Formats: sequence, C-alpha cells, structure tokens
Amino acid sequence: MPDIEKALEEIARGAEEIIPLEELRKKLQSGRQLTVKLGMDPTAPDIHLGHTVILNKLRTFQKLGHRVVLIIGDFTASIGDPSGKNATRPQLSRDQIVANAKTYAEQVFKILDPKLTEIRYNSEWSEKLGAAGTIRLASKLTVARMLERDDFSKRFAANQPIAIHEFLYPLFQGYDSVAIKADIELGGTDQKFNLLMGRELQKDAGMEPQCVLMMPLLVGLDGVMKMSKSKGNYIGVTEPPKEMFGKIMSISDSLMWNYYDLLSGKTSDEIAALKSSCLSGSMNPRDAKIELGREMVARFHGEEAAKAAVEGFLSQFQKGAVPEDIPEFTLDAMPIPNVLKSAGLVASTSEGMRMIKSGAVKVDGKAVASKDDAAPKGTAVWQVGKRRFARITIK
RNA sequence: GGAGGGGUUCCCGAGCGGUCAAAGGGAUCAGACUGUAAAUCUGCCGGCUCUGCCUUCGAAGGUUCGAAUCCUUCCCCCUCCA
Repeated sequence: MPDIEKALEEIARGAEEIIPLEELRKKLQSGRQLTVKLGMDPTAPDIHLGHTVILNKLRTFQKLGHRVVLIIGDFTASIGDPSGKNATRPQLSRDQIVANAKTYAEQVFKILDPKLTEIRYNSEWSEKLGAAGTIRLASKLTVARMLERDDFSKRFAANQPIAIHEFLYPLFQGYDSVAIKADIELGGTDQKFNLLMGRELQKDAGMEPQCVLMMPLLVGLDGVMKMSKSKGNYIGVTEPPKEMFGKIMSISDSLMWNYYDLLSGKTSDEIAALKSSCLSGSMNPRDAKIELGREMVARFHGEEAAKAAVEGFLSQFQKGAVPEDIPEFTLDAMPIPNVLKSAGLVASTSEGMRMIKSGAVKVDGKAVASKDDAAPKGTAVWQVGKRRFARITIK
C-alpha cells in the first residue's frame, strides 16, 4: 500500500517520536477517519510559533482526511495552580476561559481546516466524575509511577514543591482521550508521560489505545530555552509583520535550520537544497533567513504584508533608512533623558542617561554627546540603538 | 505534632551590624565587529529635579548613632521524624 507509506512518511517528518509506529500504520491502513487529539491550556490565549509546530502536524492529518479534536482544558484550568512556584497563575473564571478559548480558536484556524476540526471542553466529562470518580481515576496509578515523570522526579530530587493536585493533571488529560476515543494524540516531547497516560487509561477502559506522536519543542529566540511566553523569547502569531520578520532575522543560523524543519511548509528536499547552497557559499545564509521570515509573515499576514516586511527590513538595515511608521510626539523643552522617556524610547531617565553615555542616542543621525546637551528645537528623528525610533517635535 | 534548614535586586546566588544599591554568574540592553546571525571584546545593568537624594534584601513592628545583617510576631517553602 504505497500511499499509506507516503502518508506515514509525511506524518513522521520532523516528529521526535511515534509510539508505537506499527499501531499507527495499522490505524491508517484501516481506512477509517481517525480522531486526532490535541489538548490545550486555556490560560495562554496568545499562541506563538512554538505552538504552531504541532498545529502544522495536525494540518497534515487533516490533509489526509482525518478529524482533529481540540480539547480546551477548562476543567483543569479552573482548579488553578496554588503551588508557590506558580503563585502568579490565578484561577481562571469561566468567562476568561471561554474568552481565551475563543481567541485561541481564531488563531488556530490560520492553520487548521475548520471543517475537520471540533472543539471540546474537558469539563464536559471531567466534571461528571465527581470526587468518587476522581478517586477511582487516581487509583489507576501509583505514586512511584507518577514520580517517574521527568519533571516530577527532577523537582522531587531538587526539593522543589509538588502539590498533590499536580499528580491529577496527567490523569485527567489521559481521561480526555478515553472520553473522545482518540486514535492519536499529539504533543511536545515534554508531554510524553501525559500522552502515554491516555494509552493506559484507554486500555483500562477496554478501548484500542491511542498512538502518540511527539514533536520537538521549538527553541526560543535565545537559541537555548524552549519558546515560551513567560521567557519572552517567543514570536506570537498575531505580532505585526515587521516584528515577526525582525525576530526571525535575529535568530542564529543554526537555529534557522531548526526553524525550517519545524515551521516551514517547504518539502524536505527544498530545505536540503537551501542548506547545501549556503554551505557551498553560493547563497548567503542571511538570504535563506529572509526567505524563512517571508514565509512566516505570509502565513499569518498574507503575501502583501510579507513583501512589505522584507522591503522595510532591507531599507532600514541594509541602507540605514529610517523606518516609515514610527511614533510621533510633540513635547515641551526638557532635558534629553526626559525626552527619551516621554517618547517611550527608554524606560527611565536613568536608562536614558546610560544610553547617551554609551553613544546609543542619535538625533537625525547625529550622536548625542552629553546628557546635559539641550534638546534641539523643532522636528527630528530620534533614535536609541538600532531599532527604537520616534519622530519628536520639541516646542 | 516534633526537630532542623531557608525566603536577597529579572533569574541563580554571595553577604550575616557601618566601607551595601548589595560580590560572582546568567539574561536583557547598548557600543565595536557583522549578515539587526553566531562567536568575541567593552560598557551598563532600582528610581529621580543625578558629583547629591529617594526606595529596595518575604511582611509588619522593635533595638541601635547606624540593620539585608540583631530581637519579636506573622506569611510562605524545603528536609527529617511521627
């Protein structure tokens, strides 16, 4: 059956691990429409490129005609996380969860096909469990097994707190798979334990266990830590074209190839061709990066925006031109550090003074020599560093 | 319930009565070099009306000329015993 093999190859591309591959092949061979599950946490409404790695893979399944079920973890989210480490994560109200889920859905459909996507809330079945059902669920697993999970064992070994309810999360996530009779569940490699939990619980419920497909975690802009909103090293899918493009351009070359593998819609062959041109020197890696940035912006903002982003970038950084859409301010005469702060170019006057001292502040291209210089009257383009600009009129 | 250890600036982590806006590392930011890449070097790294002043060391009080450092109460975390 050659097209099954082709489908499998398509599915496996970029995937870190498929457990078990043979079962997945059988499921595909059965010819029926498979139910592909993805759980999401409704606490973070803004999705970033890291999330899209898995969404891309879901899309692959949809292209093959399968059905995606997105599960909004409203039940688990409403329990909240009272552990000290996450004190900043408050319990979410029903309204917030619904609003977050809605925002999430809007963003997700830039990639997924709505006709083959179903959105479910896990409170639908989890709430019905009640205390008795929860205890029954909890009896399926031992503490020792639970502590096998990598992050638990690490935290436990490092004397970090683990709250009891955290043990319940994997169980509820696994129970979701039972509830929707998932055939395949996708997740990041960090989700391995939770994903496998679904298999166990499904077997226990007398169902055919789901297959598990894990995608590598996308590394953030820093090139080290995984992309996450809390680390600030992310590219949000709703970010303006210019920002998105700029962030792509700032990543390192090695990271760029990683991004190509996980984010690009290009085929493996096309990516390999780009790579070898860069290696042989016939192509500047920078241009490969421009192409990646263009593709990403085009995906989320359209071709026109992508073209504009590329041109804006080239003129600003290669020709040193001032970007077009910079904020404008009209201010009274005041010391230069205060001008910078008022225009939002720096966070504080203290920072402004430091920036001046390090030679980062320019007015119409001319460096400001001292914080005591008078702010020049009239309209000028003010600049801090390479990327912060404002057109300021001093009265 | 008992015993012990601990909460320091964005993060890790020193300091344990004055010389502390607080060592060192990391992150961020800026300068140089570049391809706004990496690597490297340099500087900065609480705020302000900036050679000075103000606010920070879990919270609130107190002792002292002076407290991140000592005392009291409270909150939180960890370990061991039960």
